[in-house]
Amino acid sequence: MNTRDKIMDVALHMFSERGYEAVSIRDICGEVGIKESTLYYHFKNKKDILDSLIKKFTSHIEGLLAHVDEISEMPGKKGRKNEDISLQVTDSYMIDSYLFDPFCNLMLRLMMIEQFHNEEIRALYEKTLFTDPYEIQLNIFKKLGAAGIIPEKDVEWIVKEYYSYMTMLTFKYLLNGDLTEERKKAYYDEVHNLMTRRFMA
Amino acid sequence: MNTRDKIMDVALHMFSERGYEAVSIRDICGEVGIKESTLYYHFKNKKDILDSLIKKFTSHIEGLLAHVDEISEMPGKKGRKNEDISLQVTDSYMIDSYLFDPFCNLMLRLMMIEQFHNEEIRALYEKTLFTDPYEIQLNIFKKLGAAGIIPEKDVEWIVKEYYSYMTMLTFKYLLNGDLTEERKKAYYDEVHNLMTRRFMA
Amino acid sequence: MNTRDKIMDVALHMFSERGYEAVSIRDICGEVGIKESTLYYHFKNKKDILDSLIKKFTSHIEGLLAHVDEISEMPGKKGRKNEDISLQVTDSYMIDSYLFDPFCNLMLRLMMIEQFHNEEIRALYEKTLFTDPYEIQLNIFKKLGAAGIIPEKDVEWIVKEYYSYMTMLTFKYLLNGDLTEERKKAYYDEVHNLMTRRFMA
Amino acid sequence: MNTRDKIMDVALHMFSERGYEAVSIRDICGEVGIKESTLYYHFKNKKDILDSLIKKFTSHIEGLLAHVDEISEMPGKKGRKNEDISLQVTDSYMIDSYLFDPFCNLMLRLMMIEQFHNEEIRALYEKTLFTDPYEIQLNIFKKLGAAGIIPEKDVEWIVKEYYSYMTMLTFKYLLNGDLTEERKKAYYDEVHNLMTRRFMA
DNA sequence: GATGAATGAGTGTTCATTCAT
DNA sequence: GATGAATGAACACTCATTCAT
Repeated sequence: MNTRDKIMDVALHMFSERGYEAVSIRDICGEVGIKESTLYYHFKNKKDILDSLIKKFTSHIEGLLAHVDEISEMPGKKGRKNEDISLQVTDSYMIDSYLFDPFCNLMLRLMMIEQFHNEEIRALYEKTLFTDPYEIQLNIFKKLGAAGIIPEKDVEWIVKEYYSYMTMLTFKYLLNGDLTEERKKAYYDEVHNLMTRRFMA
Repeated sequence: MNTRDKIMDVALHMFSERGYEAVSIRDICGEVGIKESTLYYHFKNKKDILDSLIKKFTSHIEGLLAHVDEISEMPGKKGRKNEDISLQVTDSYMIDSYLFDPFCNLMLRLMMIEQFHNEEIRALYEKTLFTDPYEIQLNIFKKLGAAGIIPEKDVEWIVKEYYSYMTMLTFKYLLNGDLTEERKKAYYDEVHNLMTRRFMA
Repeated sequence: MNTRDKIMDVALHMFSERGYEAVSIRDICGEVGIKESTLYYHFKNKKDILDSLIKKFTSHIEGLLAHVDEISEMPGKKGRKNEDISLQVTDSYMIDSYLFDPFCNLMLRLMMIEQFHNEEIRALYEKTLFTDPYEIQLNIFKKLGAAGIIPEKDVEWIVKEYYSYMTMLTFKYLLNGDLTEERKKAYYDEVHNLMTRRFMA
Repeated sequence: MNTRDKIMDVALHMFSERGYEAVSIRDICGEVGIKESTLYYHFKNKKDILDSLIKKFTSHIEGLLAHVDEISEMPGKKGRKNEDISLQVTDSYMIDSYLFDPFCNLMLRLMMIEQFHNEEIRALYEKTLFTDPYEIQLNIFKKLGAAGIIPEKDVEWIVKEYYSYMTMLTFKYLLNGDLTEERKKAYYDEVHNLMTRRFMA
């Protein structure tokens, strides 16, 4: 990893734990192993580090959203089970590449901290944690409804229920304390639990 | 309001917006209208302000929990409708005196920010936002189950569903940006929506 | 002298020698014998020191101008010699209380340095070194003309000659290198020289 | 213009406006359009830029002085008017090639700023603004005296008067704020004014 | 000729805190 | 109860300079 990337990595870890303002340039440089003046060769100022992180995150998210669109547009193979699609998408999108992804998870924490006094971050926070996930899940369940796998009239509430549960779990297990393997497992178990009850029953 | 209370009030507003570390003694004193040296007559140091806020909050919460216990122990009057109890409790506990209460709401925001690097606060955060609410709701629905108002076997999932929904709404509307009247109304409407579907159908 | 005045005094000496930007807060504090943080109790920032110096200077100058007005309005006593008035005024105003005054002399040097990139200072510089002195001397010589001591038609050029000479001497002896006793004497001798030739011949 | 000359040009403009210390290598390189490290290919260090400027200036001045000597040694043609010589010399030396010359004018400003804390520069400043001009003019007027064009006994005071006037005008119009066309014209008009009165009357 | 990457020392300024009054 | 004056440590950031490429 080059110096610039190392700085961003260390900064994100620190920002997401203590907040942007509470982390000093000295803290970051000490951990990276460079002098403070060197950091200013790579970044215009402290804010520039944060901005670069946000830019990287939005690019990352755009990539994920594009990928999700792609998957969900694929014609379902015959005989596919209903939970198949949703699980697949949820797995790949929500969990592996997003909530469990170290970079994304830390960015969500950072946004959780900074959203209260930074409207730009707040908008991104609302989009990535509330708006986008709901949209994605609504799309999936609408298709399941159209395919006759679930009753069309139930779609609205099934989505709400599913979405609420996933959101609650995210805050409870993935955006609370360190992202330990225990918490990841607890999260995963509860998701599995929900799936089983909903679609296996 | 006396000076000490004014300091705590101003400090809470600032801490909950920008985080404990990012707020300076100068900031607080400037807003309160006293000199920095004066603050040290009322508080031992900066940390002491935060500690006092947490102490005040835990006392407040203890009072609420005691009150909730009291209400739920009350023998339900004959002829009462099922949703009556839950709505009443939810209203008084979750909403008016807790989530909508300015002091509590700001404390939750502060805890949301500080939990990532302060284990004591994290524990309190988990307790007040996840553990306690679940316990309370579980108690209520268990009683409804025992009373035959809802099927006992459904209690577990009804609680989970209800609790998830309330938790999601809390993060989406009450712990996101400023606590405006619009957001309070949006929250209330969605709660009402859920109630209607669940218990009126 | 209190701390604030000491800071201003030291700052002026340094600013007038090396220029505002080239003098550091550390330099000033080292000389005054205080910590840098203490300086910020007395001044908002570095610029505030400069502004305070300028304010003090303009007040000082206003006082001098008022005093000069007062003197020159006084009805000349009978039998007074022509050079009497001008010498007296020149002495008291231009020399003792202004050009030779340590504070004013250092301020002129500071203004000489800063005028090239600070329009506010440039205007003050032009006023105090060129405009005001000319006005004052014009007034004096007009009175001498009106009193028939010098030919009225010569007033314009006598003023110009006198004023040019004084201005040149100021830059040559008083705003060049250290203000040593030698340079003060050289200045004084040349002024005396001019007076003698002009009015004694 | 090659890079080295560009650096010197930019540096002079900046030094003469804000002073040597207040201008950074970054400032200069930014304006020239090179990286800071590149500057060190052309100059040993920051001081070296200043030294090179001073060297260039002293060479320039030596050339001018030699030229002035040459002109004034030329036997005056019969029938020449007295003001002819002085005007010609003043024009070519003092004005076009010196005071109005962009390089020289900026150097004078730089010297005006730096003289207070740099004895080498102070000596050069005194020489070029006070000593040399006086010598030159004294030579000219001496010749006019010897030629019987002006009374020999008046030479001393005519020189003093003329020299004072020119010096005052230089500081008032040419070393005060930007060297605009307005100020150049004002300077020129006043010089013409003096000439007319002195030698045309 | 020019640059990318680095650095130690220094810049102005803010920090939480103390203490005599 | 409150303040004026002070402080050492830390803050984000800029300085002139070096050196391998």
